[in-house]
Amino acid sequence: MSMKKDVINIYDIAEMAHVSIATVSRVVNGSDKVSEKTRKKVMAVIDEVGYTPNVFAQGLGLNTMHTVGIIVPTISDLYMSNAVYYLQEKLRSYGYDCILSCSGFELDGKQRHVNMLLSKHVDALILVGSTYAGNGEHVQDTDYIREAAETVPVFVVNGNVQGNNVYCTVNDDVKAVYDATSKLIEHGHERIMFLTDSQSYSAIKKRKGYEQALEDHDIPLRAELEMHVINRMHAVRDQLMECKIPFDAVVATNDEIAVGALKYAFAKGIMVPEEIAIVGYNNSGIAIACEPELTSIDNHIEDICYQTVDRLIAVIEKNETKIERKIAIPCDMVSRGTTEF
Amino acid sequence: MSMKKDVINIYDIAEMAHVSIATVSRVVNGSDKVSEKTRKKVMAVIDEVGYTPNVFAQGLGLNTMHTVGIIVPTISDLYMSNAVYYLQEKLRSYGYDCILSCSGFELDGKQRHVNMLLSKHVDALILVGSTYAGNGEHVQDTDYIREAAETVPVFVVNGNVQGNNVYCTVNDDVKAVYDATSKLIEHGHERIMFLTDSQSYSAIKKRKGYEQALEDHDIPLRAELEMHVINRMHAVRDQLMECKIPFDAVVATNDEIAVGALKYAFAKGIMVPEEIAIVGYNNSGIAIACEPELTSIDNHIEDICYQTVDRLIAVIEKNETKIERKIAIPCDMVSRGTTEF
DNA sequence: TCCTTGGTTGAAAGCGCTTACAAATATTAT
DNA sequence: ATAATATTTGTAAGCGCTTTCAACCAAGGA
Repeated sequence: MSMKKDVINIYDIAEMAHVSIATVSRVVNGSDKVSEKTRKKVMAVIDEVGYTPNVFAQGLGLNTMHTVGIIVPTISDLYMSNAVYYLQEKLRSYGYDCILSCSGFELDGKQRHVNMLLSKHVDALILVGSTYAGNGEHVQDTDYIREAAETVPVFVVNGNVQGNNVYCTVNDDVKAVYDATSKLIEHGHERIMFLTDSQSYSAIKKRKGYEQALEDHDIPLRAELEMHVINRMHAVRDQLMECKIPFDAVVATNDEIAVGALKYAFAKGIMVPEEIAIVGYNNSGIAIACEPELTSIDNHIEDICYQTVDRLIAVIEKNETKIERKIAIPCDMVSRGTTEF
Repeated sequence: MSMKKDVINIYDIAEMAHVSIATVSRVVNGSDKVSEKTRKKVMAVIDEVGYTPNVFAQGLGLNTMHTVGIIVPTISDLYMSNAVYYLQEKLRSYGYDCILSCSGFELDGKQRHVNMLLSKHVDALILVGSTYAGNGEHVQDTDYIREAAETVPVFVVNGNVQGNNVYCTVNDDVKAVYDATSKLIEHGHERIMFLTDSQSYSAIKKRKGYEQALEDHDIPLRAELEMHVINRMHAVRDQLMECKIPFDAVVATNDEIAVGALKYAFAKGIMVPEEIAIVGYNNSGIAIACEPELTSIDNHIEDICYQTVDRLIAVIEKNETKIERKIAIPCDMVSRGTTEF
């Protein structure tokens, strides 16, 4: 027996304040066509009895609930959990709540979750992460995103989807990896290994930065130095153990992988950074758990999230029309013990 | 211009199927008083046009939206993000969605978020984490929780709140730390340091386990060996550097702190586990990022979350009345390189 | 054949709120 | 003072759904 409190509604307030429900509604919604006197009178009653409008009834009329849906593939990942944190914090500052949805990496999961959120009448959708499948294959089909965007604006964080009413916020990963790789080269490293766990949008950009840096420094690109790994530290370590090709530096697409490389070095008795330099990505918590601590590229999730939300509000509240479809946020490198610079 | 699709409603379906809206409603809600023939007819139309009931309208009548509110102090913490992940996964399997809310550690934040979620008409509330303030002080006032519980059942994960309609799921932290400490003692450690970052409900239980183990092994409890630290690795390391008292083992209330101790040992050139053994708590991702890898107590968040949700469903759907107010889940230790056992 | 019974279906009354429109009141111009 | 206008307030019609209650219909018993 869930003893629900008898909840007071707009009629009660209207009666107690000796006005009509329309007036109460106007006061609650801050309409300007209410005299100061009645506004005060009504507010007094509202404050006294502690009235909150019923969101369902509001939603029925307005078809909005000041709620945005956030879809992440998983939240057990520092990048994602941080993103969710910053997104929801910023959204709340604008008076919006968020419904969280962990969809997994598969396409049909994402589609299902998008539909579910749409059926909840969210005011907008935020998709965090790549639009690619977890198995490394590029998902051609982002149609479901464009379809959702017909109902509600869609914001993609760290992914690239083209479409009307779809807005993307990404990192300048190409430049970040380009700079990191260049710096390694300038410090004498020649056999730089690129470790990646996926073919996601951002992984592809990172690879492009790596490739470009080598090219610009006249270092031939070697297929053997590019390795696809499983995104778990021990798996990376073991995979590197099998690897016969010598290398003197590692650029990884995330910190887990980088720590895996560090573990490999430790297991083989290789000195870091003297014999092998390592650069991670994301500058997550584990970057400072290991020893030596990890040099890592900070992608400023906070900025990305804040800017995403700012644009979201601009679109759904101010109905602004000339919002850029895609913006890029710069990254920067945080130097620690796994590099000499 | 957010071009909303013209959404089809129950009247459309009724018209297309040549029945009344009442019948459509019955079909949608799986009422048993519909003849098989009409059910098929209606379902055919629904499938064809892809109709989903408007949640607001449903909510208005039923006053529920199959949604539960989850409040965590922060999500940028492995424990919390994992908890949220498991909770929402399990909830979804029962057809419930969740609204996430990061309240911060302060009391008034929590109160505000509770009220906000209640105003959204969630069917239940899940509070993750302690009912204590972040500054280490025990918050006497859990009244707001009991008050919320008058409206909706409240489930506390890893915290202890007494009250009608309040259900708690906790770890057996006392036993976990008791066992770990005992094991250290049995392996010859005598000066065991207890590192904690808060006075939270679970921290207090952990301390009790530590104390009890010492007592049962006739080792005097020394105040100097109990240290309150800031929950960041480097801060812990630095704080230990200041510490003059010799010790040969560390029991930490979470893995960050334990890694801080490891960093201290590394900085001082102390061998781990030979000279100092270290036991962490939570068995989080960073436990395997460091070297040697961290022995840590696994608190089975997954189990806790699943059981919480199971009980939640039992309460709100099956209206079961004899649900235990509080259950405890055992922990177990995962041995790695920072201990000799 | 007529009446009862049980199973199906439909009509209509909310649920609590927003808002267009009309009514009432206050303000200003004539 | 009266008319015209501006401002404030109230009336009532939805929004899309659930659900009670009454109406309907087929089948079986009297």
